[in-house]
Amino acid sequence: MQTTATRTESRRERRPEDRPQELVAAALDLFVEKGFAATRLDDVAARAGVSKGTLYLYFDSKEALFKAVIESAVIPAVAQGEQVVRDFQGSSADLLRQLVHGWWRLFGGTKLGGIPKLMVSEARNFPGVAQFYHEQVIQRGVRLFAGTVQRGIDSGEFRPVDVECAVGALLGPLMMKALWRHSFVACGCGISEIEPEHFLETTVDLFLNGLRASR
Amino acid sequence: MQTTATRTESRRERRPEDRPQELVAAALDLFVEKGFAATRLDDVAARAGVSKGTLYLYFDSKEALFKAVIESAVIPAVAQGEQVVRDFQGSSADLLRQLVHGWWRLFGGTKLGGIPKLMVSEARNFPGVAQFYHEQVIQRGVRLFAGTVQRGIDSGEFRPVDVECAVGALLGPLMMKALWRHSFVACGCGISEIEPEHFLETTVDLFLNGLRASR
Amino acid sequence: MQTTATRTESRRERRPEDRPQELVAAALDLFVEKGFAATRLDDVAARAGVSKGTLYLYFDSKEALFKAVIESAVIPAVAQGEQVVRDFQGSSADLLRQLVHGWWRLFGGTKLGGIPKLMVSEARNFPGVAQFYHEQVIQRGVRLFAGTVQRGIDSGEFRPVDVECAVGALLGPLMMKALWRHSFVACGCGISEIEPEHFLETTVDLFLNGLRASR
Amino acid sequence: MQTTATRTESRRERRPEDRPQELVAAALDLFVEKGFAATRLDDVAARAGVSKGTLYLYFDSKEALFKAVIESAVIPAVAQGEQVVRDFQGSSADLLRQLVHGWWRLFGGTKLGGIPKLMVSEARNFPGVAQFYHEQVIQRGVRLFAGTVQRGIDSGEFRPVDVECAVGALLGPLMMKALWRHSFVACGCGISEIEPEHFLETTVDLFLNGLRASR
DNA sequence: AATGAATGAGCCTTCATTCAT
DNA sequence: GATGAATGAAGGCTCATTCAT
Repeated sequence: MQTTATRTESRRERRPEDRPQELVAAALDLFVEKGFAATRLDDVAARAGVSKGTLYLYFDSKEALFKAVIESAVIPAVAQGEQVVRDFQGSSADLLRQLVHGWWRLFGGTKLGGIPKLMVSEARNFPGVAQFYHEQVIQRGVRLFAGTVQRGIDSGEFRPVDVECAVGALLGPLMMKALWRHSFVACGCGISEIEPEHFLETTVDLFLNGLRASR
Repeated sequence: MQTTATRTESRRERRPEDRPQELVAAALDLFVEKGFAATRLDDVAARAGVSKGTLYLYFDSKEALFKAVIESAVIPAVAQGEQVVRDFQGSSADLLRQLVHGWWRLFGGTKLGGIPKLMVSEARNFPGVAQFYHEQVIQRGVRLFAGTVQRGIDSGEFRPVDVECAVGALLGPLMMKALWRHSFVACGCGISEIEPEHFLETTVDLFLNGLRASR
Repeated sequence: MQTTATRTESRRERRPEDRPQELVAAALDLFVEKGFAATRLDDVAARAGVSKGTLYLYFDSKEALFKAVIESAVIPAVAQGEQVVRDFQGSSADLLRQLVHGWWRLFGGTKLGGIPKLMVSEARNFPGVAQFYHEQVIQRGVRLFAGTVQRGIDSGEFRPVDVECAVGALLGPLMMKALWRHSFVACGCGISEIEPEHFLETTVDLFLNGLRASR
Repeated sequence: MQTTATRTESRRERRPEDRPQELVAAALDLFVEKGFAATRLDDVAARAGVSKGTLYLYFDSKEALFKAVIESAVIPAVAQGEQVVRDFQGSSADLLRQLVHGWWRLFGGTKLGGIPKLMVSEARNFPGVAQFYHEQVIQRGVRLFAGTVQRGIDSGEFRPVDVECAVGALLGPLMMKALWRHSFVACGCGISEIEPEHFLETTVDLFLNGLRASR
């Protein structure tokens, strides 16, 4: 309906072949907004512009839909990050900057940015999905940043620190920024939200400054 | 704490008038574990050792119980932090360290540490409670840290930075640590969790190093 | 509390010996207002100024209270009517008038006037009580009027009619008047209710005129 | 009536789109029998041959079902009465007779005759519905009879009386007859019920005799 | 006698899931 | 493939009833 505007004048009413994606997109919105349990499949179907029964043509159950939401949204993003790292030539500091801003541009700042909130909220209810997400997204993401930090240490660009902790210290603010947008900001609190790019920039600066080989 | 051991040591007799607190404690556990919508009041009652109807002697509705959980758990913690700041004499860096570790000891590391996860998950479903939490906890907490950073800048101990961003960069990792414990860690992922005190120590170090007046 | 004002200066706080009557009075009010099923015993107890538990000192169950309400309120009224008939000396028309107005003064126009509505509403749920009421109130009441009509026919004062039907034709309006007051009038409809005494007077007139030996 | 025998004679196939009417009919039966509060929606659904959830496809709540019961059953009846009056040519007495017997045939003597009992019982619990019923049924019904009586007075057929009171005196017995059938008669009391047509005939006779311009 | 906290069965209502069309 | 009516299990909440004090 309000989707991709490829309607031309032909009466191809709606391409049925990307029904699943439309459903997943609708489900993502609602799961992020209300949580898994409080989201009704009627609403998901309505938002995707289909009937409730249609949903079951593509997904076996509400839980299967949940898995699809998490899995579909997330795999390309990490891969892209890994590509960036592979291709990058330059200082580790610049790579970190690029990763942070890229993350925001491609993930945190888009509607996919709701996924971390969703996973944090539902991890304990869906350990299997959490396992998947942890392995395919979190660990791979952490490895990206950890590798970069380690590279900087090895090259003498950064002073030696506990890499895992350092990555936590950098990713924490990023994640919270995404979580915040989909919780307090979205509900009308935190009106005076800090502008994201500015916040990320300052955070990375602070982080890099903290890492700089002292003296 | 101060009421449990009374009435001889036998605990067969019905514990009397702190029912509300027991119910709130049980509800906190389950809300954090499953989320608001997925928590059954039967389970809350069972965990508190009472029947379902008893719950309604003390709380008008599931939502009222939710509010009580948030409100009751949180007010003393912030006040205590403010007390620490008022009484503190020493460097801003030391005060920040003390705030961070105090936060973990009194809040993040206890079962109260589940509240941030709960609030992030449910903020959009309970804007009123989110409002309350934002004003009474987040803003006051941020003010605590912001005041301390500002103090350090004014005294020349820290270099000038955007204070709000800096506070976000410090609190982000703390919050994520708490969130993580009650999501991925609690569901069996992230087994190799970083030891909290070590993580906090490293994070603060990094942060303070980043703030240090350069040169 | 707001009851009979015999408190003198002695600290006889409330005479407990007429607790049952207070409870029955409170129950009558609420049963008439809301019906049996929709009346809560908490409300009955509260209106009587006692706790809910106290109610069970006097009545075994909600149903027992219902029976007590019906039985207690009704026995004296019929007896009084029978007394009037026994003592009366005069025309049958005058006796009918007197019965009608007496009924209104002692029953229909008082709070007892709610009982017919209550019995009509609940007869099918409480066949035993309905049986009792039918025998002890309705049949005896009908007999009172029927005897009087018959007496008038026998004496030539009235023309011969089907006595049972005639009694129905006279009592119908009376009962409806009572029912109405406790249904539509009580809920704000039927604001322009006809003044009762006037209505009864006109009804009896019409009835007696209808009975008058034609010619 | 006109829809049951369709779809061949097999009734195994699910009857389709007059579900609402079937539900309303079932609800009328049970509301009249037990009262609103004591009627379980499970029973309503079972009597209509559907599951509990189905009920909520057609009615938002138990209260909405109640409103539908009252409103649906009642509108045609009054209209029909008004039609009779408009078309009638003859004496006012005959018109009254016709109205009374028509009322019984089309309303009081059918299952719709339970509605007055239901409304009397529940008026105070549903003031909005009572308002509606009062305006759309009672007032219009009263107007029908009042107009007829007035017509008789104007033409000299009846003696002058307070018209409103007279109407009350005539409708009272009719209403009570209907109420009675659905309360005491239905519960096994009042076994020796007077035959309705005979009772109505006698009542109208008495009434008309009472109205007759004396001498 | 009186209380009121506690209980648990029961009812209204919701919603994931199914299935005939 | 698509629909939407139908289902029934489950959960929030109420309230008659009990019982320790």
